[in-house]
Amino acid sequence: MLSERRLEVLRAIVQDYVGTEEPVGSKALTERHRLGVSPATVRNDMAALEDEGFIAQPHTSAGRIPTDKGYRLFVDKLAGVKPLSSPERRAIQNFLDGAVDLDDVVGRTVRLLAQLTRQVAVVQYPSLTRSTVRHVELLPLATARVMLVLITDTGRVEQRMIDCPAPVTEDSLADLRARLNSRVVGRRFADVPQLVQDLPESFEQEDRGTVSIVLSTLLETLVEETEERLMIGGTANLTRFVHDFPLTIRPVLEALEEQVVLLKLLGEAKDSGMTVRIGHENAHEGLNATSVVAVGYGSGDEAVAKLGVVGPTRMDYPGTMGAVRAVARYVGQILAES
Amino acid sequence: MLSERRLEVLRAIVQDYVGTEEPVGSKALTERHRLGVSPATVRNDMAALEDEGFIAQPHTSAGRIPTDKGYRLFVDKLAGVKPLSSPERRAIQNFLDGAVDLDDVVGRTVRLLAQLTRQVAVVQYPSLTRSTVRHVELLPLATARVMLVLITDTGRVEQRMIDCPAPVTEDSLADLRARLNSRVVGRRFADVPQLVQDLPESFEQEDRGTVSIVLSTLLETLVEETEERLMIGGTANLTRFVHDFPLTIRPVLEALEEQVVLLKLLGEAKDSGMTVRIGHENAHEGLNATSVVAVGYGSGDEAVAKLGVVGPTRMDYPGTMGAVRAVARYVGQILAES
DNA sequence: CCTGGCACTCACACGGCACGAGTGCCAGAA
DNA sequence: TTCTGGCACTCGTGCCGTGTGAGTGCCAGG
Repeated sequence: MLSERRLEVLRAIVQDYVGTEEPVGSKALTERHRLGVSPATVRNDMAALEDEGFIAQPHTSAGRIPTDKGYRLFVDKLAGVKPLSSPERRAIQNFLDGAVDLDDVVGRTVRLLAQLTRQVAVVQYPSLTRSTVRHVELLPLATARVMLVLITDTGRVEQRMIDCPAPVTEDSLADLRARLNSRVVGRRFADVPQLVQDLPESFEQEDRGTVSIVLSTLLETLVEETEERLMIGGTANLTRFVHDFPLTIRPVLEALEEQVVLLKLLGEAKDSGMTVRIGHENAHEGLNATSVVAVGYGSGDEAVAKLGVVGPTRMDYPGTMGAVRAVARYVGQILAES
Repeated sequence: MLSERRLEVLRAIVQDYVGTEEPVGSKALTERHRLGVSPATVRNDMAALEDEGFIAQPHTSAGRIPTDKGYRLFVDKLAGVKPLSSPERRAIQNFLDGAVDLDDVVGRTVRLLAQLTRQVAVVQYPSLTRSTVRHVELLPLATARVMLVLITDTGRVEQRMIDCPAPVTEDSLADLRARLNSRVVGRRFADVPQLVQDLPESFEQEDRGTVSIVLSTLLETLVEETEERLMIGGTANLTRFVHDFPLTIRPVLEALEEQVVLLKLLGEAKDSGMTVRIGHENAHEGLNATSVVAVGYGSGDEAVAKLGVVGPTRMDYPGTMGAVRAVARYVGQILAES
């Protein structure tokens, strides 16, 4: 087990390295922190920390830098979550309050998070797996062409074109619309298939073709919409580290463009509480030099989606975690209000 | 006026520089191109081209690189548009044919363009300024709450919540919907305000409040939707030039995140035909080291939006222009079909 | 268990140097 | 008039040797 002082040394190393971006040596440590011991003692502690794998030297005769394992210990045991200042909190609230619709909320959130953390922000759209149907609309566009519009309780709207096998009358469409809505409005997506299963049978023979194609399109849309979307921002912040890892930046940009990768990344985060994945803890290779701080958010107590930031492993964890948590909270409030 | 051969020399310089990414000297030129003259002669030509400002030396005793002015001449007079190979054309068609809705079309287009040109792709959503109303739907959500859904002929759907001053019945709403649609369906956005101006008067006193708030929301939506949206992709391709201008990459990323900047950028492009803006021809400072190749696209002969790529001034103009033109054409076809 | 001292390592910055690609100019040939 | 070969010159780049300093590990003594 590591002694109290050694943990203190590790904390000091992490803090200094995050600040200066340079390997930190024993002398500098004793000067910048009141450790109460001499550089020689610190050296011994550092040697021990290195044996345990918490810190490493880039090369002999250089200072130490924390390893992924070191950051892990720092995050778990040594660092708290740094709360935002109240001007910052006010700024968040003001900025988010101006949003007019869901797209705008997500867009503003992503910009806000990128600006606060000076890193790349990722915000998942509120998930539809747990959401419910608010309304289904059927619009006749031509004699045998119908548009299906699905409106969810999270304010999202999706539309699909449908080519019907036979001409449909305005009346029969209104009939279908009414019956369909009476069954599915207020229900969860997952329950819809069951609820509409026997619907075609109650229609005249001639309309059944249309009814079933409408239903299958609806179910398809529900499934597709369960697949999540997300928005990212602040990629320009990556250039802050271009001198560090000019070559590492490419796989990160590539990973960020792959929605699938990002969704998996957020999906790996715990459903409740904040998740920090450091360096190689990330499954995706391109992100082995980055850390991901993610947290769920939602209008109620249930998380409907996740948001977070992606940055270099050498990041200000307490500050980043504070910003992520605060933003998640405010977004939840905004969603609850609308 | 520049002689034929000097133009040929400029063309050779541009081609070699684009290929090798290194300043090109007189000797290398005569070796790689059949100019039929000696290096000394080429040197004289180069001196003349430099006097005219078409090429420059990064420093004494180095080869020449084209200036913005040189690229401009190259694009205007020396370079054609390189048509794509037929496998490439097939690949484009196959890839775009799989799209399910407008978002998907734009998303696929952006990925396609980024991949073909290996640069950053920008695609504007089909504009609504010239588009027409396909349908307006009004859905009662609660006694005094209505959702307005606007469907355009480009397949776009927008929705707005409306809180009515008084409870509305299903019947009066259906009435409003019918009368509204009979006036605006098939009409251009710009004409809508006039067409609905006198609509409130024809309703009962008690419904007028609702009617006018619905109308004003509709008009508001039309205006908002006239403001364009866009999608970008392929930012990872920027890292291909990181050794060239590691510092220049940041303002580019920043500019790319500013939708406003990009929209202005595309807006500056001519409405018909392809536009190439080279280096300092771009108004935005951050893009002074990049060129923009943009072209309008649309379902008919009229351009409804623009798309293009952003890359370093040293780019393969004929190839890029070919790809941009081809993609625009196919997207136009896809839009016309749906 | 802590501390001061000491020898050792090694990245990095600096200066000198040779190399070579590339240029401009000029006199003579076509 | 235009092209060509020759020649001197420039200057960025890579290489090498050297000195410096930050940082380390180890050890003997408090």
